[in-house]
Amino acid sequence: MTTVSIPAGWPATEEQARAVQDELRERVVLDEPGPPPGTGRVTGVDVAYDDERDVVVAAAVVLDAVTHEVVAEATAVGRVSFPYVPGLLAFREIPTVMAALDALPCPPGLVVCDGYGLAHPRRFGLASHLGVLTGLPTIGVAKNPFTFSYEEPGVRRGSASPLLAGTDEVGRALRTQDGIKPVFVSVGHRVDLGNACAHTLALTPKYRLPETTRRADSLCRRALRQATS
DNA sequence: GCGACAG
DNA sequence: ATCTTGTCGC
Repeated sequence: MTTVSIPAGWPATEEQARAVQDELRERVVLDEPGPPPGTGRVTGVDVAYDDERDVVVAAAVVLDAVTHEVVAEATAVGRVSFPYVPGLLAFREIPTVMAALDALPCPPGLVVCDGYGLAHPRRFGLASHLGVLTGLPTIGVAKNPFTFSYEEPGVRRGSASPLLAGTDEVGRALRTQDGIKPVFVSVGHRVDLGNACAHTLALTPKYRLPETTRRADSLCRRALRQATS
């Protein structure tokens, strides 16, 4: 497992972090469809924390988009680089997540993040930020609607409804299993919303959350226990 | 001013 | 995110 330190010039205050978001937001690419769903490779990234020891562990797991078999995986350990502030999550997770992605032996393909992309107070969530810094196509799949509103989608898997910031559709509430709480999909970088939802459905044949997220989540928890004990 | 608020 | 075992249900 590789170790990372907090990057030089990393924001130290909320004001600095918001300024970085406002600047990097200009570089997000929203007019590409992205890789075709159900083909190539998809990578899940996630992090686990030990706030007592100020440690964060990130995992990146590459899956075959068709079989969902694990093609490669990597982990990285770092220091917590920012407190948790709603809207500034990326500053807490990105350095370690990027180190895990760098440690992969193969290209990640589409990256699926735990959280938001466009669905963000300044339209620049974790998935957008990671996409801009890596150049990779990214999407965000979150478990909660954050501050946004939506109407309950149909009860069947595949049903969706707009995730709204006022009248702007910033993402979609997507039902990935019959009768189960939807997930909240938004675009990150170089993928359109229709494809982001199609990828999410392709990754949820059995469970509410994408296989990518599930695999990355269990790996980073395992790695945290190992790094901590 | 107060409360809500991805992980 | 994290604290946390068994248990109810398909």
